[in-house]
Amino acid sequence: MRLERGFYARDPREVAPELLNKVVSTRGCTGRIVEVEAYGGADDPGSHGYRGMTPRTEAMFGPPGRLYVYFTYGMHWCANVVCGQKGECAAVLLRALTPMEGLEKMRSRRPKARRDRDLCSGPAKLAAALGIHGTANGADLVTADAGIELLDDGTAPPPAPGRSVRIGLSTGADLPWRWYVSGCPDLSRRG
DNA sequence: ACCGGGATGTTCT
DNA sequence: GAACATCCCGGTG
Repeated sequence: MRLERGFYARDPREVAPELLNKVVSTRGCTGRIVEVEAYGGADDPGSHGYRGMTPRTEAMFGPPGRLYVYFTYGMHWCANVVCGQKGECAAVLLRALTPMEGLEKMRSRRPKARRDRDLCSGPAKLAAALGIHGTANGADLVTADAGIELLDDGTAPPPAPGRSVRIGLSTGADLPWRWYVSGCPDLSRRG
């Protein structure tokens, strides 16, 4: 069943580990979430919203349960799940999925992926594989107004997820706000 | 396996 | 002008 608004309206560090093993679905393509990172709050210099709201980061300030999609390195889109209360800056970056359905479509969107485990093993990879780009910024996951939704298929989050610092940051690099399914072969890196 | 560098353009200083 | 929540390719061991 689809996740409700209240699931998202909490601290991203609480929501992030609970997103593990949930399912992302976009028009025929689905994948299980196996790696996430939490961002936001007044104490997080690694967050895009750390210095206040800008046109780019507006979606990250709520309402919760929507997507924050940003463009980076001149060519990649990455997708976040917005958390917390409206007016707060809080989100969880989706970093890796285990592909489940729609593999043919994912392969056609990511022709350079050698193996199926490479289709969604990174934040920009999974956004590409699922066909998520800038037009999905602000899309509501609760009403699925853009055909993108988050589902609980009955699989519980791992009781003891792996945890580490976040990947690719220069500021806020010491905060251990990355969670992942230990031993999963579909992670953005071994863990 | 690991490492280094190039691609590519938006955002903010 | 620099930084960037990344990815891919080609080198070497």
